[in-house]
Amino acid sequence: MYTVFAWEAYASGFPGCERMFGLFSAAEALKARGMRVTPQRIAVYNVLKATDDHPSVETVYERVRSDCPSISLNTVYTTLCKMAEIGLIRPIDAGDGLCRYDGNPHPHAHVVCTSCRRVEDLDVRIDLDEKEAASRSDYTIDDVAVYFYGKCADCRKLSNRSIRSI
Amino acid sequence: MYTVFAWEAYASGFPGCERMFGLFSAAEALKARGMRVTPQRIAVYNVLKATDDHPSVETVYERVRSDCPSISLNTVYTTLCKMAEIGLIRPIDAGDGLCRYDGNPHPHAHVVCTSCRRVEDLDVRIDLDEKEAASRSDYTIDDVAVYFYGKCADCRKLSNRSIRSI
DNA sequence: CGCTTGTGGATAATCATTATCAATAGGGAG
DNA sequence: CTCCCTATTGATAATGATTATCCACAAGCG
Repeated sequence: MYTVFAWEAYASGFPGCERMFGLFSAAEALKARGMRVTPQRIAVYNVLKATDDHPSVETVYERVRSDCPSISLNTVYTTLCKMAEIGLIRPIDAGDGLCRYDGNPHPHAHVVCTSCRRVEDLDVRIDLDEKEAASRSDYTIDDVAVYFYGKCADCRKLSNRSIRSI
Repeated sequence: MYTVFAWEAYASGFPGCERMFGLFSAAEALKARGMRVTPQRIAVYNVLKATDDHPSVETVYERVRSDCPSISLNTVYTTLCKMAEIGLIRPIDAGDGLCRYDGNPHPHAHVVCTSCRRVEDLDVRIDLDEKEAASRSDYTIDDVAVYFYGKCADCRKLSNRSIRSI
């Protein structure tokens, strides 16, 4: 049973619990999978860990270049892809055709603004029974994603303003 | 409150209830939005309605050419995009970089095979409180999507076979 | 029937992502 | 500590899904 609720608050209230949730350090997780620990990978990982927005590959690339100016976009792509494969980070789809990532790999809901495509974590209780899902579908369930779609406060203000200005 | 459960079974057991669920005929929905009703649009819509898989744009294109041989891929793209905009159909992301669509626009869960990327409807109860989501996020919530990820029975068989054959 | 305007289709352009491949560097063996 | 093997990096090119352009056409109105 996945309970998608208050995870970030819970984790931040219990420093040191990362291991409980499978959040090993990046270096540790890479080594455990036989992958090399390189400065590029650490830098990419740090970019994701340092923010709670959900940057696209291109955005990660721009940010990581301050730490690692010679890194290539290709390396950012492959690094993010591999880290997502081993569960260190989580791929996010905001419906804008870009590949985004979340530094928090634990299942949790997201809310996507359908105007500006910003993505935020959503602290809402949702009970998802993966056993029921598996029994009804003949799939083995490994993961779940929940997306809410709507308008953020900023975009609501903008649309109100444009209506008024007519 | 969205309750994502047994919707297809419910709807199929009550023929004629489409209007209850906002499922007007394609022609009706297009007209209501001031969009023209063309043979191409009807043909594209019928392709989606005739299947319970979740075809990509390219797949819709291949199938619709039996009804409408001269249709262009561009028209399929724009038609699907506009129909999704007005809520006639639902865009689906299977994580393979393709744009897929579901002829059933009502919120319901999906399960995605991470090997072959097939997508199936999932008949599982999930209670999602969009009011709670809105109150916690300062977003107005219009829609929700739930994806389970795992392996389908066919891909499990294939991976077992390949392990045995080593 | 004729007019207006949204739409379709052919083509080209865009752009995110992936492939290629030689040079480089991680990290275990000795 | 050094060497060596091999995964990784980065420059470049290629791929391929999606989007833009633009003219001809036809839907829908009177």
